[in-house]
Amino acid sequence: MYHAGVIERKASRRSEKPPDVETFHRDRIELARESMLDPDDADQLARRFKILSDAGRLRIVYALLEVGEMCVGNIAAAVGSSESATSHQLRQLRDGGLVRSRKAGRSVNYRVADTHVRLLLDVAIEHYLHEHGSAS
Amino acid sequence: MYHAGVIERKASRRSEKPPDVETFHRDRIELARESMLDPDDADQLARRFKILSDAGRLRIVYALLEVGEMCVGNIAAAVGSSESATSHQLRQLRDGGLVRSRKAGRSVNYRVADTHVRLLLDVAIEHYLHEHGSAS
DNA sequence: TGAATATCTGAACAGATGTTCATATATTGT
DNA sequence: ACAATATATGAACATCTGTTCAGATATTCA
Repeated sequence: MYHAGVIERKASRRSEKPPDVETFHRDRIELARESMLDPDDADQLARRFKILSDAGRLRIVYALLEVGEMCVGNIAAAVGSSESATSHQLRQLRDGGLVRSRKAGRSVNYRVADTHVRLLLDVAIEHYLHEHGSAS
Repeated sequence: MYHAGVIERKASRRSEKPPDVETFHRDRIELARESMLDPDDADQLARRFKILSDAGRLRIVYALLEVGEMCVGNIAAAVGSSESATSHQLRQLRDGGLVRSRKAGRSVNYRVADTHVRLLLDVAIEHYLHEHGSAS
């Protein structure tokens, strides 16, 4: 299961003790485990990212970032999708806390929830751009 | 299709011209469309977020951020998953440019690709924390 | 109240996703 | 070359996702 990694640390000279290599690997695994994101937090965080993992929803968020506030019909027209599909996606965005809604007459206006959303997208785009030019 | 939004701008008094309201909405939609993320870029960006939208992969990335570099077996042990599943997930992370690999003997060591990844996760966590306490 | 408008909702369907299992490939030591 | 180790791969499977479609709810206007 455990095997040699980057550091080629040799086992101790005394043959009675278990080899240091294994201890070393156990230690790294322990270190990783201690600071590990616990499953619940990992799920919560993953859920946030999942909401942004759809091109249609990203386009909705971008449209809202630009215009500020729009009703469902306009958002649908702007991104070029059906009003029903747009409504479904807006619900996910709202449940995920990425956008907020406000009723105005018979329409419902949506806006981006806070500045963290724009920041998150900016960082993601920057990472994406920097990836284009460096090789593994 | 287009309907009244936040601003309750009334139509012009002259009945021969089309109402301003519709023009207004057409303008917002145009504005949103012009700055719109084009479908290809939206797909690329969505793909990045999709890679981070799984709790298991997030835990892998966190383990690597802490330890720096680990081989597949150790990563699997740290996150508590099978080596096969971990290998599958590492491939996605690598294809997405989030981690890089380096062969060392018969094992393969993985590390986080660049500092943008940590930044992205930090921003996401901050957003997640700030969401806990504000209502819609 | 009735018609028109705007949005929401749920079921159903096709397509994508993550895991498991068996097996393949590659590397090291004997 | 052979056995052991470390990782990668592909098929199969169950589960999740996003869209469409039909219909429900809510609001405005006449």
